[in-house]
Amino acid sequence: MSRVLLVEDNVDLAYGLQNNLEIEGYDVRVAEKGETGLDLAQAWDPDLIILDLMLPDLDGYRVLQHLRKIGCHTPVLILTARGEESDKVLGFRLGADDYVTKPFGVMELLARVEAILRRTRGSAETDDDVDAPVVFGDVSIDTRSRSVERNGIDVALTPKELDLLLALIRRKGAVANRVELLQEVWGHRAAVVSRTVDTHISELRRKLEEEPAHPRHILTVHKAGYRFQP
Amino acid sequence: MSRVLLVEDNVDLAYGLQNNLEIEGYDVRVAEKGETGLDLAQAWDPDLIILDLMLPDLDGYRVLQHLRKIGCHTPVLILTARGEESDKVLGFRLGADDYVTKPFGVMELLARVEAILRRTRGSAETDDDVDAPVVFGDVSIDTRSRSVERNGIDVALTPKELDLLLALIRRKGAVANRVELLQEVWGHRAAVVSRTVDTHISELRRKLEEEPAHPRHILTVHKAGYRFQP
DNA sequence: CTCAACTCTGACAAATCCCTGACGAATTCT
DNA sequence: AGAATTCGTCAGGGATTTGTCAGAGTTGAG
Repeated sequence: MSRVLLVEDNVDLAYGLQNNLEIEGYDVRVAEKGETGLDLAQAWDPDLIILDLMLPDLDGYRVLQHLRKIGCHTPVLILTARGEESDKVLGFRLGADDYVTKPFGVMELLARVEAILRRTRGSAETDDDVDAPVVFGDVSIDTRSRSVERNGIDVALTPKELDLLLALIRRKGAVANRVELLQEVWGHRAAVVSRTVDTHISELRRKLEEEPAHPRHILTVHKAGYRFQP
Repeated sequence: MSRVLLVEDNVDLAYGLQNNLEIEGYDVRVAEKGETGLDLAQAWDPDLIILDLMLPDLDGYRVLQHLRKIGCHTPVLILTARGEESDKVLGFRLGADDYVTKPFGVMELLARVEAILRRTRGSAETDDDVDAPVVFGDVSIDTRSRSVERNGIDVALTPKELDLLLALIRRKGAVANRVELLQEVWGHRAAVVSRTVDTHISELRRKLEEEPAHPRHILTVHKAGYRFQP
């Protein structure tokens, strides 16, 4: 089980991410300050560090810089509100492995975390289940390349559509209500007001279901949400 | 056993919820004021806080805000009469984990409580019994997917029908009178006037009983209510 | 800059569900 | 048995929820 150190001062965000990472089977610890992050990075020896740039004490860059200076080469995924190119360049130059700007969807972050860890571990581990192509009906999904085929023919899903589909699949038949989906895919912390989720569901059905009006896999559960059926 | 702190000044409502939560196997304590709620949140360290927004002393938001400020990250489910969008957004922004507007059915609340706790604990706990499909006669119910089968064939229950059925099943043989059921499933706090409950019972029998006119599982107890028999 | 792809939103239509009130059947009471 | 209460069932208007669409706003590539 991979260890993930999350250095993030916004406790709500940290809490949510920790949950989601743990659901994915990671061992997670949270540091709310740069200092404790540095300590844990050395003491706990995580496989990946998710690092917020905005920290109360140390700037995230400082943390990263210091880590590298003391010879710690744990992969780092930077998390930030800024999205400017210069920031990214600086981050990568300091040895960050990936760079995610807020607001982001949890699914995206999870995918990136997985990608980094896979890259890092090389082929040391059995990734059978993680990367096994998801198959249902006449559809197969390659999560590695984020490509989807139907009857062997490529189907072009937009990023949000794929994320939504994967979020549904991740639940394996359980009902996912709209708020949960918004949180997971969109990273929102808001109640549902618009037809955003529905619209994307509709699009998924149009692209993947034989009879979009009578879906066999992407099902509506009235008053509750949506449900995926393999 | 999970601990649930209920911060609610309406004693009738609080009492009813406490009962229902305890039936579900939670350890429940009630605070009737925001102050005592705050105290208990720290002293008792519950796994979940159900927080009414309307409190005699402190506004519920204040309570939540204060909790977060002092570093308490216990998940919070907000309970309120208001249903405006801005309220919801504010609640989520302050770090609420879910938001239920009155009037609500107890069943819904219980489901949400369970969802939050499962999410929180990650997969650390054995959820075997919680999600075990309920089976009686030739009917089986999968609460996760909210789907019902009879002799292996899908039966389409409407949301209210399923909720009502689950409410009956939850009582395991005890009689449930119409007022209780109305409260639990519908969230009404009114005496019975119409045939609402009866209609849904009738429909359940039609869909699930072999001989709807001579039910074996969904039984009438004359002058008292209904009773479920496995 | 222009264009195309992607997202989101709000409006409307469609589907689904729910409640009500009426009436007859069943049960209980006297 | 007859009266009074309670229960079962039905149908359709009305309420709620979901599906779909067109268009505006954004983003990123060329």
